[in-house]
Amino acid sequence: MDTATPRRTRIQQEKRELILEAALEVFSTNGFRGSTIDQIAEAAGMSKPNLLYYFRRKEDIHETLMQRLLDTWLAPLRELDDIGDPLTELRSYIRRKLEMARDFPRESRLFANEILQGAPRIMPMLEGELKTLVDEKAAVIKGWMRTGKIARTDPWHLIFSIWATTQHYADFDVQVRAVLGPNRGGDGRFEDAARFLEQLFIDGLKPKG
Amino acid sequence: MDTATPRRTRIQQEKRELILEAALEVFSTNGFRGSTIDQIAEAAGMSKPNLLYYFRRKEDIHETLMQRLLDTWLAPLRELDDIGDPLTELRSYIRRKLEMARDFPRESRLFANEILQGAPRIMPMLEGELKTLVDEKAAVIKGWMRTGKIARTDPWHLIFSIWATTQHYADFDVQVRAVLGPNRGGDGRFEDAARFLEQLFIDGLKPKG
DNA sequence: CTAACGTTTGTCCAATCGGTCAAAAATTGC
DNA sequence: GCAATTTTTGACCGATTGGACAAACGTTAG
Repeated sequence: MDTATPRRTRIQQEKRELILEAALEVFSTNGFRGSTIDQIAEAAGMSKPNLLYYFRRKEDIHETLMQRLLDTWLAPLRELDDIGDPLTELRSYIRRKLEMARDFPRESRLFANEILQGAPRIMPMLEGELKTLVDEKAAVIKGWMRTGKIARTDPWHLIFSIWATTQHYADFDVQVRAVLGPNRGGDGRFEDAARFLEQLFIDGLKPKG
Repeated sequence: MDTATPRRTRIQQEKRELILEAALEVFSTNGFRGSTIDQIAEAAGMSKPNLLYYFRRKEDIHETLMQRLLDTWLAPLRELDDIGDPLTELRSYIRRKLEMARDFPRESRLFANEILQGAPRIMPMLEGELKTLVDEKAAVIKGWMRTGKIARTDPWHLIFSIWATTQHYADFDVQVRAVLGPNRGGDGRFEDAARFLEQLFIDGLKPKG
């Protein structure tokens, strides 16, 4: 197998990074079909043919971006571990996911765009790698419930709701800011969200009586 | 003002409905820029010039669709009322929103697409009508908290989290189904979600000690 | 200096896009 | 039945798109 990418010169490394950064910006705000190679080239400060010298096709850029995204995107869930205290573990997971929504909103939107369109390019990964990971972590959570450490619920839907609530602050950012208005929609909105989500999930998941 | 639309013949009424239905299908799965007039025309079973006889520009279709969407989309929140029992009111709201995600997933995706792209066409409505409505309902919820009927939290973020969790089952449907697998990802997934969300929000919002 | 290699760009192309237009076809009013 | 009106369509247009290509430019090793 030659899945190892033979990247040659240092210039190529740098230029490819530059293109990927520009493409992330453009793709995440316009979607795949809504973005043009010219836009990406301009954002990267180079001509279109020059860009196509580093990535032969528009799809190649998107594919590279998506592969790279998925690794970092699932990292927080991978870290969810059986070792620590359940409520602490869940709290850290929620906080990490919310930090990602705050620090990497473009990645979140890129992912959301792909899923919205029916996930044509990453469907196998959803049914494979992602499902396996979620099933595994759902089992961990189920274990916590069995020992009475947290209240009983559906672990899968619990994970969905954590995804939904945290990513909402990246994907629906304009709506959140518009509704909160100039005062509460400022930089503090993520801390407010963190406080709220902690109360919702952690208090809500404490074992009953 | 002539905001009243002077629709003439019955044929025009029907054909416009046909086009809007087709456009909803196409727009919601491909986004605005990702959709072509030809696609919509074919889905509506007519030729492109014929479609353009009823809607002069592609944007007109999208605009009409969006206006119509916003009315029905906010209806559940408008129904949230000060009269009934707070927890019952919230439970109904969550259930209605989840039913909309189940019964009108295309509308949800159309809206999500618009917001993801930065809400270029409905920004005024977000800052105006929507913000006003949410502020109003947040005040209602705050009243419930003041009288100790439900636990104290941030009403705005509570509303966001209800939106996020319910719409997730429409917007991220492919991911939900992929992760749940063939067994649990079937028709029953909305009932499972309803049970989970009720527990999360209602139990979590019961007044403490 | 020069040959070899990596990089950049101007030019071009075929396909697709949103939209026009005039003329044909269907419908309607009388 | 006939004229007026509405509806439908084939042909077409300019703009934009993703991408190809060869020539030019830059860099480096000998």
